[in-house]
Parts: sequence; C-alpha cells; structure tokens
Amino acid sequence: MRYNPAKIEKKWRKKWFKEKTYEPDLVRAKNPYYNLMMFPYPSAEGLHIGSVRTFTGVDIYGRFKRMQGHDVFEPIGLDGFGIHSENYALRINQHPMKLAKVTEKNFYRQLSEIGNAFAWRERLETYDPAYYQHTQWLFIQMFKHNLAYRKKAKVNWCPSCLTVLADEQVIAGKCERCGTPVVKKDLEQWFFKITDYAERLLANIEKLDWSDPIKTAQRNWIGKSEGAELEFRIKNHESSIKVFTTRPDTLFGATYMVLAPEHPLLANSTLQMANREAVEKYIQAAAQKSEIERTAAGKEKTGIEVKGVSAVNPANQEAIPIWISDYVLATYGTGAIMAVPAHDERDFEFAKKFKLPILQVIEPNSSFIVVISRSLNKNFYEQIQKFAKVTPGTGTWNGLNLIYTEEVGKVFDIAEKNFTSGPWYIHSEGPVKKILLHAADGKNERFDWGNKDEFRKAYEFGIKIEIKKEQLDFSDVYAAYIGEGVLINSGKFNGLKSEEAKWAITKAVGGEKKVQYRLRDWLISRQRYWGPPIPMIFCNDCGWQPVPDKDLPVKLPFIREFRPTGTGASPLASVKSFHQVKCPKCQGRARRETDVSDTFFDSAWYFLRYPSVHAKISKLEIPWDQEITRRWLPVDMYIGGAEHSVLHLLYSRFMTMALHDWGLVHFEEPFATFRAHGLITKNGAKMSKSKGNIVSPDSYMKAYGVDAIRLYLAFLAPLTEGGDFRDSGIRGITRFLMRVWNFYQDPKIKLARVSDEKIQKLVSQTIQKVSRDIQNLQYNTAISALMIAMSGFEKSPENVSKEDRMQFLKLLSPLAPFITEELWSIWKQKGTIHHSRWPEARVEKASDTAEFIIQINGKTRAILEFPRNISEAGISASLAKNNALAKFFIAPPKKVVFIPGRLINFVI
RNA sequence: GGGAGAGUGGCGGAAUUGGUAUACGCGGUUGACUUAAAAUCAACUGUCCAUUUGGACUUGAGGGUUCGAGUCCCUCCUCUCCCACCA
Repeated sequence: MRYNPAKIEKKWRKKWFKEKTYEPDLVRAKNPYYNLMMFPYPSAEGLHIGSVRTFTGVDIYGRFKRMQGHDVFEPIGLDGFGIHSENYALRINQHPMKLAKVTEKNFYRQLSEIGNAFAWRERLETYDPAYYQHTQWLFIQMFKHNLAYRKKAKVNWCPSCLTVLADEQVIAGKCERCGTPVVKKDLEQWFFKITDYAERLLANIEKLDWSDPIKTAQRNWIGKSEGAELEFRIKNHESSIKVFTTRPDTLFGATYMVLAPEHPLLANSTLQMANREAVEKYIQAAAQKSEIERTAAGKEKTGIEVKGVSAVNPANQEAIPIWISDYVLATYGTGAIMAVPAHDERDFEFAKKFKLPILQVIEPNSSFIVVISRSLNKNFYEQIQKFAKVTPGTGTWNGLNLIYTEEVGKVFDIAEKNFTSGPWYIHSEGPVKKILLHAADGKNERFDWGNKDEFRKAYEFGIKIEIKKEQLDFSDVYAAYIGEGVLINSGKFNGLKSEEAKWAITKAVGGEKKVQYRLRDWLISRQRYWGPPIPMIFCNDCGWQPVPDKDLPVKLPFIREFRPTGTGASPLASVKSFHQVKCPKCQGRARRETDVSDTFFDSAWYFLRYPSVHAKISKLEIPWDQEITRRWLPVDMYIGGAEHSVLHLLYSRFMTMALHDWGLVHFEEPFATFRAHGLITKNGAKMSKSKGNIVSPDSYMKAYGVDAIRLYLAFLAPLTEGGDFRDSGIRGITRFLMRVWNFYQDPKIKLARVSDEKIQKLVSQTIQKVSRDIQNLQYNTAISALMIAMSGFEKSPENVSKEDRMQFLKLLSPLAPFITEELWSIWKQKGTIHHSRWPEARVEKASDTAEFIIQINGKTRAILEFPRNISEAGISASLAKNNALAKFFIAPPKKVVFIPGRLINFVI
C-alpha cells in the first residue's frame, strides 16, 4: 500500500474525535496531568508555522506523558478579545464581533489539523459571554477585596491606537503594537493593586521550576530595592518633600533636591516661587514630551531651579536649592530625590551641567579585602607571589597584605578576615573584573566587580570590600557605592562605615526604613470597544457599585461605531442604552462604566476555567468547580513564548495568589513548570504580516502530511531554541517516514520471536534516549535516535521481533501520531497506540567487557574492548603487545591515568 | 548604559556535562537502476600533507588550569534577545 498521509490523517482525526480519545475523565481521572500551552490570540491570518511548532511541540510532550500512564488534559481556546484583534478588525475594516466568528472557525480548523490531542470539548473563547461573565465576576471580587481601585493618573497614551497602555506595553517609550511614541495623558482609571503582592511574587520565584532567564526577568521587573524615606522641610513653608533613597548614609552630601515635573508640591500656590512662570513652562513642556523623548538613552539632562524656595537638609540644617528635572520619575519612589552628586552618576552629571556643589561624604577605606579559596593550589600561590614581587615595597607577603593588579593599576590590601576558617586570598591575575569565590561546599560563585547587586551578595556572604581612594576614579559609581567606605564631612557620623551609617542617619533625622519596588499597579481600564465591559456602576449618591451577580454578564453590545473615539472615552460612552442604568443600591439614576478591561485580565485566569468548562456552576458562583480544580491544578507543564515572561506570567501569578488568599483555590502558584519555546523566524525576522514573511502551515501540511511537518519542526532544534525557517530539510523527514511505512508493510512477514542481541541492544538504547530526550523537550535528538534505530532494523528486518517493532512505533507515536496509529492497526494491535504503555528499556546485563578509550598524551589512539574490571597493569601489559600501539611504548610512560572501565591515558 | 544568552563543517544542528569533536538530517560528489529525468539504493563528503598503512591541524581570537578542554578560568572580538534615567 502506498503511504497516503492525507487519507490516514483524515481517518484517524475523525475516529479520535468521535471516540473522545483525548478527553480525560475530568471528574475521576486517577493520574491527572495538566499539559498547557499559552492559548493563541487569533488573527485572521491564521496560524503561522511558528505557532504550529509550539503547539505540536507541547503536544509531543503531552502524548509522551499520556503513554507514561497519566490522564493528560490538553485544552485549547482563543484569547480573542483585545487590541490585537481589534486593530486587525480596524485595518481590514470589519466589525470585530463579526470577524471573531470568522477567525474562530479558521483557527479551530487549523488547530484540528495539526494532530494535537486537544480536549476539544473544553475549549473556550475569552470573548464568549459565557466566559467573560466570570471575568467580570472576578473583577467584582477584586473590587470587593480592595484590590481594584480608581486613580486619576498620568497614563501612557498611544496617539495612534488612541488608547491607554500599561507600562508593560510601552517598549522604550513606544507603543508595543504600532511603535508610535507614547505620550502622557491624565485619565481616571481602574487599577489592580499588584504591588500589594510584590514581595510574595518576588519571594515565590525561588520555588518555581521555570527557566532561569524568565525568573530573572520577573525579579528585575518587580525590582526590589531597600532604602529609607527621608523628609526634607521647606524653608519658611509648612510643607515638606519626602524622598526615597538607598543611600541615606550620603545624606550630608545632598547638596540639592530634584522634583519630577509632576510632583504635587509644584502645584501648591502658596509656595513663593520667584520664577513660577518659567517653572510652569518647564512642567508643561515636560508633559508634552513623549516618553521616548524623556527617556532617550544618553540624552542630556534638562532642568530648572525653583527660585525663592529652598529645602533644608535634615542632617545639617543647611538650606539647599530645589530643582525640577524630568530625569526624576514621578511614578517611582516619591517623585522626588535628594541629589548626592558625589555618589550618584546621574546627579553628578546634572550637578556638573548646572554648576551645583558636589560634596564628597564617603571616603573609601584604605584596606581592600577580598576573597577567596580555601583550596589554595600551588598555582594560586605562584600567581600571588608573582604579583607581590612585581610591586616591591608595597607590603609584606607573608602576612598577605598587598597585591598588584593591572586594571586599577594599583595596590590592594589582602588581609585575612574573620572567616571561620581560612585563609582566604585574592584570586586574580590581571584586571580584577570578576571575583571567584570558593564557597565552603566546594561550589564556585562568581561576583561581578561592576555589579552592585553581586557585590551586595558578596557583602552578605561576609566579605568586606573596601576601596582605596586613589585606586578608583570617583566616577566609578558602583565600586564607590558598594565599597564599604567611611563617612567624612558628615558631622558626628564621621568615621562610621557606610552600612552602619545608613541606619544611624536615617534614625537621627526621623526617617524610616523602606522597601521600594519598581513594579507598579496594573492598569486595567481600556478605552476601547473589544473587551469585557468593566462591571461597575457609578452613582452620585452611592459611589462605585459592582454590578450584582445576577445581572452578569454585562454584555458587550453590538454597536456600529466601535472605533476608538480619540477623546479618551470608550466607544461605549456614546451608547446611552448601555450606560444609563439604575444604581444597584438606591435604584437612582446611575452611569455604567464604559471602559473595558485589559486582555491580560482575560488570560490571567483562563487555565482555571478549562477543566471546569462543563462543570455545573451557576454564574453566581466561583467560576470553577472546587473538586475538579483540586484534581487538576496547578498546571503541570506550561509552555509559551518568552515574550510573556513578565506580563502574562506575572499577572497570572498575582491573580492566583489573590484567589488563594480568598480561599478560592488551594495553591499560590499557577504553573509548576514553565518552559519558554524558541522563536521561529523567517529570513531572520519575526514572522509578521507587515513584514510579509508569514509562512502558512496549510500548504506544507497538504503537500507533505501533518506527521512530516510535526517531525520536521521538531527536528529543527530543541523546542526551547528558535531558528530560521527553511524548508530545505523536509525531504530527510519524508524519506524517513517512507522508510518507516515500507518497513511495516507486511504484517504477515515471518519474524524471529525474539530479536537478536544486536537489535535488542539497539531497541533498548533507543528507548532510553528517546525517553530522556522527550522529557527534556529535545525532540531533535529523539528523532535522530529513531532514525538510527530504523537504519539498524533495515539491515536485518527478519531479526526484528514483532514486539520490538511495536516498541519502535510507540516511541515514534508522540511525534508522528497518524502514521504510527495506522501501522499499529495494520499490525492488528488492540486499541489506540496513543493509550498504549510507553516502553521501558530492558535492564541490560552489565556486560563483562567494556570499551576502553586508549589515549597517548591525551590523544585518543584506539578504542579497545577489555574485561570491565581489568586493572591498570593488565591493560598496560596487553597494550604493549599491540602492534599498532607498540611504537608508543619504547620507553616506559612517565605517568598513567587510569579510569577503571573507561579510559587509560599514557603520558610519554 | 544594565541584564540574559550564543559563537562547532557549505547549512540546521549532535557531543551521557572534563574523556573518540562534527551524531542525525539537508546540501554536494561518484556510482547502480533508467532511453532520459525524478524517485530510490550504495559509497564518499571538516581542512592540509602523504595518498598505502598513515600523519598534522581543527569548535570566534588569544592565553591559562588539567594526563586530557567545544565543555572550566582570564582577556578580547562578534552576534541575538530582554530591559532601559527605578534614586
């Protein structure tokens, strides 16, 4: 029979669907495994080849888990609400609500073709009222738990999309979607208080089985820093300015202050400004500047002094000038800083430009103490001695005092410190940029010289790093910052070490210790049409009231004029029948909120909904069944794009944590394991319609079959790596599939009952390799192993037992589900291959012999078989007789390195 | 400017984590089959000498540690991604 992928794919797809092959029993499953991929936002262009790779990649893993005995749940849905879809509708001049129906159909068609083991019954769409009634319910819960609040704030406004953007959607000052520079606009908005959870979101990261870059990205996004909040009085005025600083020890060096242009004090009319007009002009100019202009890299700082007003440095009661500059962010800390130009690069730059006084208050200490190594080897000593010698007169060696390094070109003190046991020495030759720390447990830790966090870590580890004044330019901020300097010009605090002084000074001036996060509250409101209406009603008498549960969902009405108005109001604001409502409390006249919520809110909880899509839940209740949720969640394996490493993943964690605190879910973290897949590019660029480089999977699937495409995409590279799409290698895969097909064509062939030893070994190795590789998402090498196995089979087909043939099919089945299912049935096996048990590698008898790598001077000269337990003497004697190697043994070797059972190396 | 990561044949990529570098596949060369082509099958395919049996050199560049380095350390170069005035 000829291999006809189209025919067999159609047949099995239908059968699997009919027999619910991939629908686990959500209520009773014994061994649940929630295998999830990030659900796509559907564009009418359809799936591109990159998403097919991700989806099938996730599916391969799920099928593998199923055969290992798990009840795998692999749901699919569409993240169809939001700017993505709406912008697309705008572009092609169609109504998003109508368009959604079209894209939905197209997407589900494509998704059904790629051979994934989706649980089709549980699909969901975020724009379906049956779904977003729960989204709205959750909003109300957020409100009731004081996690949703309104705030008038400067928001990021995209003049092109005519909407407000979250900070996360502003990329280097530009709109994430259209690249237009973002401006600031004042609007009253709904926010979620994610900052309440900053500390837990940060702390929990440690516990997650996520790839490290993603964890780092989340840590940086949360951006914790510890410092103090200090208050500066304003001279001859009742108000004061609060600042946040991580360096309260430098307070005496604060020679001026800088306020953000948006700082509320500047609007205070009782302030006696001598140059109010000029100040207001500056503020206005700053407001009009786009984010990108204000934050452009290397941009020269601008600013204006507030004349006639001064602040009082609480440390020494000296009057210091107040400046305004847009390098100070209104949204971080208190929107004001104390400027210490001697110890901060930006302040320094500013002070130089405007000729402001610079006062040094930290004197780097004279002894430089580092690090390292209790396992001193002799080279270490030699190096240290070498350096010590080249700088005669710089100190004693025996007491380990001075050492020379090139970078700073100066001398460092090395002294023994109070470590529990030592000695600890500097480990460096040449420039000291990185410092190697040998910890007690034998692990090495590296500390980056230029990185203040790393240095803090070193500091906490108990290593004091102090820097001589003449050793560094004062502009080397990080070094100076970290250097445990000693205070000077600081009155009674002189002589105190930085770290002690921080809190002593804070206390003395009545400041308080404070932790500051970079993370800001999550802006939920969108002045757009295509999203779930925010279920809130404003009544003049009763204030903001949630829509009563019984009135959910607040349906998004079909309106003709869905385009953004550009006025800052949602298109829904012009629909009277929508927003004219009664107050749920007093029944008086009230106005419904006309903004919709952010798409990221839809996707922050969808994984909770999937297993409960068909559970019996009234809309007044929690949107998921407690029993089912307990069984299936948290998600076991989550795979998605690295571009969501902060936004979606952080929001989902936040939501889950809040729900946990309200007792609605039993876990804090939604995704036990997360892996980011690689990005498939085309001609080096991300696939996008605008670049015209979208590769559609349809024609490929038609031409080669789905199995071939799945294999090919898996074969490109490990799933976690990306790559450029080329179809040149696809022939290798079709050849392989053809060989597999042909090999299994005759089920009546006479076969050995048991494979010969060689085949047995091959099968066993392949099982091991494929199992390990699929577990690690390295499908490329799994396929390679299967190809090797097939080549081995083809050399002696009659020696491959039926059992081993079936083992091979099973190994291939997650990757190529159709062809294997067909061959499985041709060979009259019971049921579906996809519910068969994953093969276990035969436990091989440890053979008595082993292959030894024979090296001469570290170079491999031969690989020979010897008894596994042969001794060094035994192997040497035997090798001396070996003709090919005899020439190396004219003289006895200087040294022999012998690793039993594995390797012998003769140094001659 | 900060953070994360990567440099291996003509190409995609392997290398049980310090022990045969270039698995597997693409592409290429030659041959078989064919009137011919495609498909298929077989052999070869990192570079340079010797071309027989070998030998030398090769993982961005340079240095180091080691009996032994693609893998660990240092310096430099190049590229990709993320973040970006966060006090």
